[in-house]
Amino acid sequence: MSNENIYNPHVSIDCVVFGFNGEKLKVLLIERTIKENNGLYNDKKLPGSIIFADEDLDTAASRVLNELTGLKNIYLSQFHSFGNPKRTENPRDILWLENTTQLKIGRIVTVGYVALIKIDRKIQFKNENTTANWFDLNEVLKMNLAFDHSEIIHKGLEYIRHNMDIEPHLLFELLPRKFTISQLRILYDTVHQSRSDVRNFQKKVAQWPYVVPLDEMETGVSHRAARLYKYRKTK
Amino acid sequence: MSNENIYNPHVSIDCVVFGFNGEKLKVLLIERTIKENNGLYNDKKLPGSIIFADEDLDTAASRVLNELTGLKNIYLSQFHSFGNPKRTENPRDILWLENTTQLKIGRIVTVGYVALIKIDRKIQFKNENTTANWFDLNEVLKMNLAFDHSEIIHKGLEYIRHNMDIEPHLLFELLPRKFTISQLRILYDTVHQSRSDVRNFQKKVAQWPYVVPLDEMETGVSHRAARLYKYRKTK
DNA sequence: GCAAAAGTGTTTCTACTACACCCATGG
DNA sequence: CCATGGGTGTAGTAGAAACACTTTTGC
Repeated sequence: MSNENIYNPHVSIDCVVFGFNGEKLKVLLIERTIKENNGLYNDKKLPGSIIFADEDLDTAASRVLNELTGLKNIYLSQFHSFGNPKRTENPRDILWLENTTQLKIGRIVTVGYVALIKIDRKIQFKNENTTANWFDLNEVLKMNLAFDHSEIIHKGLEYIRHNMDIEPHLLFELLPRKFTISQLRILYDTVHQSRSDVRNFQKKVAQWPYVVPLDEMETGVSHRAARLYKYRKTK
Repeated sequence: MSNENIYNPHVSIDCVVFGFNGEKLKVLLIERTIKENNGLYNDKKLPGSIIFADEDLDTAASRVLNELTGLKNIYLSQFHSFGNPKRTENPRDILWLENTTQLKIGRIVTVGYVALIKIDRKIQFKNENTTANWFDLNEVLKMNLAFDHSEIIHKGLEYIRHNMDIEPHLLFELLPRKFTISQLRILYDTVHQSRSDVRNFQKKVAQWPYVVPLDEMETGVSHRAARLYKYRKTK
């Protein structure tokens, strides 16, 4: 028996959604407005949700992303859980939770997921009263976010850096379907906090069998056009 | 206000405790006996506990290990959370939980931790009605354990393999305080599923500044005695 | 003296680094 | 014709892999 509409108010998931605009890493955040005695308070939070009573964690994370963006088949990976009892202790956060869920909320343990999205996929907000936007990762790391979401983003970033190091395939989740080597290199260097040599990087990529050249060039640039490449899965 | 004796029956932690006997990886499991209509049923489970209402996840994991072994300062690392609603669906598991906790249990999300213990540390079982034993990892992987504990061990193993790959310091959590290069190599190869060349391994270790030779040799072996080494932390 | 594991060097191969110039295109 | 980024090769270095024999000890 499935109780799809009954929430479990003890466990939530939060998604750190990364994008790449060709230059910098971006994070998707939700605008939050709280009515307080003396007016409105605005800040930002990660996309997330408490889980349904009968819902798996991975499913909850997919659901949140689908509700937010309309997209399916997004790369998603669980990376860490956060259970400090103080994480839901800020009165502003408690108020917001109880208003949003209409439930009496105690302590919540949250499970962190990282998602990777091609930023050029057109995102359709299904939910009218949610505003989400991409922010520069570097800006976000300085912001004061809801709950412990700053900490979650830090850990998520660490996780994804580490993982892309050993699994280069993940880079292509962030690049457009057709990309130039230079875009790939800038992303690679952003993630690895490195500055690769252009020639050495070309050589490296040349031996990645899953990066295949197309018979197509970049257009609309005021300099020599770069060749486009695509990613092809190899098992 | 701290409610140290109130359980939160929605979230638990489970510890995959690894040891190394000089030859094989071992896992610490708890014997479990369940009274059923037609007699007693015996199986094994991971050390774990539901968390206290006001307790951090890491703290709960330390508590469980301390209650079980009497040891403090054990290497502990969170690796994955398991929330499939079906994981607490087996009537045998539900019965055991409700008998053990005296609480009405619904669904439980569990947070998996890996712990590394020097197997020669003498373990003091504080709790009289708990029996814990070391089992060969390979045997354990074939056993039918309580809940989803087999899956948890698989993931924990994967995690620790991966982590020791990039952080060789962790190897020394499993070795005795004084060890031979050959013990180190066997552990290394067990973890990495490799077969290192003896000479190349000696060279590799020689450039690890944190492995320092002692003026002491192995005793009681019926062949040439090997030099003993110790691990020294480097920041 | 034999069984069993300890300990020791050299060569090869591979992967990564450093480094500078000509090319194509748009304006 | 100039500004902008695209694209290419070679030489050096450092780390990993392959490979066999002598040493020490207990029995």
